[in-house]
Order: sequence, then C-alpha cells, then structure tokens
Amino acid sequence: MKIATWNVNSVKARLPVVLDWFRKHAPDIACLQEIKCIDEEFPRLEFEDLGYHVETHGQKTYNGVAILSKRPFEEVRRGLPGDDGDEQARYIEAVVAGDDAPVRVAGIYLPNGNPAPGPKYDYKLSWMARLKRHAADLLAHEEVLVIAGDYNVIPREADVHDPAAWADDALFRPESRAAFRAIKWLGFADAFEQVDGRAHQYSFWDYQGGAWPKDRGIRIDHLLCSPQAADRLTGVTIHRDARGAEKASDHVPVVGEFRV
DNA sequence: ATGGTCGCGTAGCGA
Repeated sequence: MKIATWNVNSVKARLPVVLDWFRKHAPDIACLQEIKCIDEEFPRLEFEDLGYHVETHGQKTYNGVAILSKRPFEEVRRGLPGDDGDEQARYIEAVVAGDDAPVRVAGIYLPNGNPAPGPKYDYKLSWMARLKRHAADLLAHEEVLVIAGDYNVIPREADVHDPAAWADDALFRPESRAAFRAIKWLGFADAFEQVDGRAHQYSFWDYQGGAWPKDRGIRIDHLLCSPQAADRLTGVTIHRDARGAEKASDHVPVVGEFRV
C-alpha cells in the first residue's frame, strides 16, 4: 500500500499537475495540504473519476487538508483535538481497511510559525504540543498508523542546504526541532530516516531566489510511523522530479510503501 | 527577457 503526502499549494491552481501525478503513481492513500478552498469547492469529481474516495477539511483562502483513498473510509476525524477555538483547518484523520489490518492515516499541515519569536511561533509550538498529546493517544491503539504531512520542521542539519542560513527560522529553531523529536520519541519512526536517511534529500524548494535550480531545499514533509507501520515499511520515495514540472507546487510528494 | 515567487483575490498577506 502506497501512502503519500503532498502540500499542493492550492488544489485548484495545481489540479492538472496533481491529477497527472495521481494517474502515474496511483497512491492508495494520499494526504494533501494547503488545498486553499472550502469543502464545496474541492474538485472532488476529478479525483472520484480516478477511483478515489475523498474527505476534506477545507478553509477559505488558507490552509485546508484532504485525504483520498482508493478504499472506502471507515472513520474520519476533522480537526486536531485540544483547542475548540482553533479555526485553522490543518488536520484530518481516517481509517481504511488494509489486507490484514486497519490502517489509520492522519494528514497534517503544521503551522509555519514565522516570524519567530512571536504569536505565530507560539501557535506553532502549542499546536505541536496538541499533536503530541493526540499522537500519544493514537499510539495506544497499537495500530498501523502513519502521521503524514507538511510538518514545517527541518529535523536534522542534513535536511537543509545551508543550516546557518536557516538557524533563526521557525522551521529550524531548537524549540521546533525539540518538539518534533518529542513527538517522534513517543515511539514513531521517520519513514525516510528508517529506509534511506541520506543527507540533502529535500521535499521543499522556495519559489524565490532560484532555490530549485540551485538545489537550496529543505526536508519538511514527513511520514511518522507507529511501530506497527514501521515494521511493514518497505520503501520511501521523495518525488523530487515533481518540482521541475510546469506550474509545480513548492513541495513534492513523499510516498511510503507498506506491506498491508 | 536588463528581470528573477506564487496563490488568493484584487491589496497585501502568508508561505
């Protein structure tokens, strides 16, 4: 089973590019971030035509997440628990039947947090604290669980082209990396680090300043795997080539393959 | 091509 995450940076602006990629790579489950539209405006029919079930947690203009699956959803949750006043659509979670076990997938769009310090950074860290609490609850189920998405965190120096240039950025500051580690150390494996782990394998290149042609990227799109998922993980592919497409997103898909 | 980000929404913010 292929489980993908992709920050598409507007599903409507990206639709031809995204549909081409789905036709070519046919993920079984895909989490999309920054769909930038309300549920009613999501191009649902186009994905249903490709054989997908579609669930969205949309928002006007900003944020918004979706989860797509070839198999029907058995359970869907919208919104990250822990703050009923949080209006930002950044979390969706669903369960799909695997061949021999249920598969729970959460799609996340973790707050960027810049500028740091400041209220946006405080929101990022509090969101991560909420994610940690919820992730701990989910781990207790002992399921095949993948938390997939745009974490907006660069875990290691090896995951950024120029660590010094990013030292004060909300994506690389010590508090952000510590919060990411605290979630991971609840008992998750980073899929990429488990099966590959090479330095300088990026998932995002800024539109500005020729970041893509100069390969000035960062790795911020991750698949965190429960032990039951990690045991079944056979490979991870970062679809770097997608960044070179006409009208590309600034992020590329990351796909994990699981025996389930 | 003497420029050099993109999307949303139609100014300026967010990333």
